Amino acid sequence: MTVWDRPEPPARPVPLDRERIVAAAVALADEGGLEAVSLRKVAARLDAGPMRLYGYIATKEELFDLMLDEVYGEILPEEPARDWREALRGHAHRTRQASLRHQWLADLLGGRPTLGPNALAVTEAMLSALDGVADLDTVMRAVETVSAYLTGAIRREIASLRAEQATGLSERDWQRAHGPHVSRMLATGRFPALAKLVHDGTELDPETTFATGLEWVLDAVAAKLA
Amino acid sequence: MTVWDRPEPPARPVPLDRERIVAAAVALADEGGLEAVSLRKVAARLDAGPMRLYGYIATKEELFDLMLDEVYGEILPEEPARDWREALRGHAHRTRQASLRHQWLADLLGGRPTLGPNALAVTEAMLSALDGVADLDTVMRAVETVSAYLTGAIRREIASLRAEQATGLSERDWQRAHGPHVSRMLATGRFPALAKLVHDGTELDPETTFATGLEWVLDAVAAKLA
DNA sequence: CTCATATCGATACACTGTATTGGCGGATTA
DNA sequence: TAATCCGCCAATACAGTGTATCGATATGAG
Repeated sequence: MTVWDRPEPPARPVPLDRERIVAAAVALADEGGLEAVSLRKVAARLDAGPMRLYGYIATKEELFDLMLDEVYGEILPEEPARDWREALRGHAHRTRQASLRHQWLADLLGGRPTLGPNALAVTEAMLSALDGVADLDTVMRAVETVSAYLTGAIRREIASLRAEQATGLSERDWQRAHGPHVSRMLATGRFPALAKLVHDGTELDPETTFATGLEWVLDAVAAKLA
Repeated sequence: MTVWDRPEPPARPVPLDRERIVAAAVALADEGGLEAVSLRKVAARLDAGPMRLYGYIATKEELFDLMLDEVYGEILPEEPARDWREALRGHAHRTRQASLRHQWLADLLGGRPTLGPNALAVTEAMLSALDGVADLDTVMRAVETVSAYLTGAIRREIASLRAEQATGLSERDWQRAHGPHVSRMLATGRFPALAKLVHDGTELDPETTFATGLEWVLDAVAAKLA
């Protein structure tokens, strides 16, 4: 046995904490999606055994909660908004941007009540921007309605973005698998309105689609706040 | 060896087809959520080995797609709507009802582009109700905006419903685990608007919350279609 | 009746989240 | 200082997952 194949010493790893664990998990998810996050892989990134993590985390779901709240930190407004509308609009666009950076966010958004400190701070920012504009119930409805639109729109956008990426990697697989299926369906004549839309509809840019829908919803909110 | 412990003959199972497989999977998911759906358990319900399913299904994800489209069958309108507004409203409420019956639907809705026959038919119904009301782009935006609200609102409602159910089973676990955490957060004074809402806000009935937000969005759509 | 073929399902594999337990280090006490 | 004990950490273990592989079996042809 020479020095070369002598095993390295256990490499006494840096002491762990939640932040480092969450950061590793986020990095993993950014690279390979949520399903690439396994406790074993997270631990491996930190030169630790899998069970080590259970000193800081009770369950994998809790790790997901922490990841989500971590990203809510990126969504916090840097400065207070001028008015309620800009607050809601800003929140929406920041959330969308974060979801484009961390596509796995679409899988988590709205999936469970989020009570982390950053999520609370984000909600607080919206609520305070609406404070006094209307009664409490209306304010709450406004926030919830906008959030619902947000969540849904982002989810759909990420979903089709993924479909594109997947088919980009193996385009003709998709063409052969689903393309003809859908085309055949449309050709049956059972879906005339849909066929017309696919045939004549213009491809819409996702960002303006999102923004347009958002403004519609904001208009609706404005009408109710008045 | 007596007749009693003689193993039963292989029980030659009924021949499989996609419908039976999907039905078994849906039943499983209704009982225990999406995570209770494993190919082994689905196969067991049909007196088959796990690999038997691969003759009818390429992958587990495909099974989920089929389950989703199966439920879209419950969402199809029974008769054509009188006008576009009723079409969209009806679609929304039917989707919500289906999600209450099959809570796992919340995990799938909007998660991937849905191209099954029932989903296409549902979309067709909405589009045809809007046909001629405005130009194609606007119609598409209307459908997408309402769908986005739908998806998000249902997701949130099911999420909090699950939280309630989970805490119902072990109430003081939740009280001890998260209750004080949130209370402490609010007590820090860093979230005044949030605290006021929690303190003074009235508990809103989910159904009317959903309906109210929906009407807001429909109002917005109406304003743009005009 | 024999043989070829093709289909089906049992076995196998790599991987998951987590419970259990054995061993090791450091702190505490005689 | 020496010995003991306690607490923590991680290796092993387990039950389960989705799916690839491949051998047996059943079917059809000659």
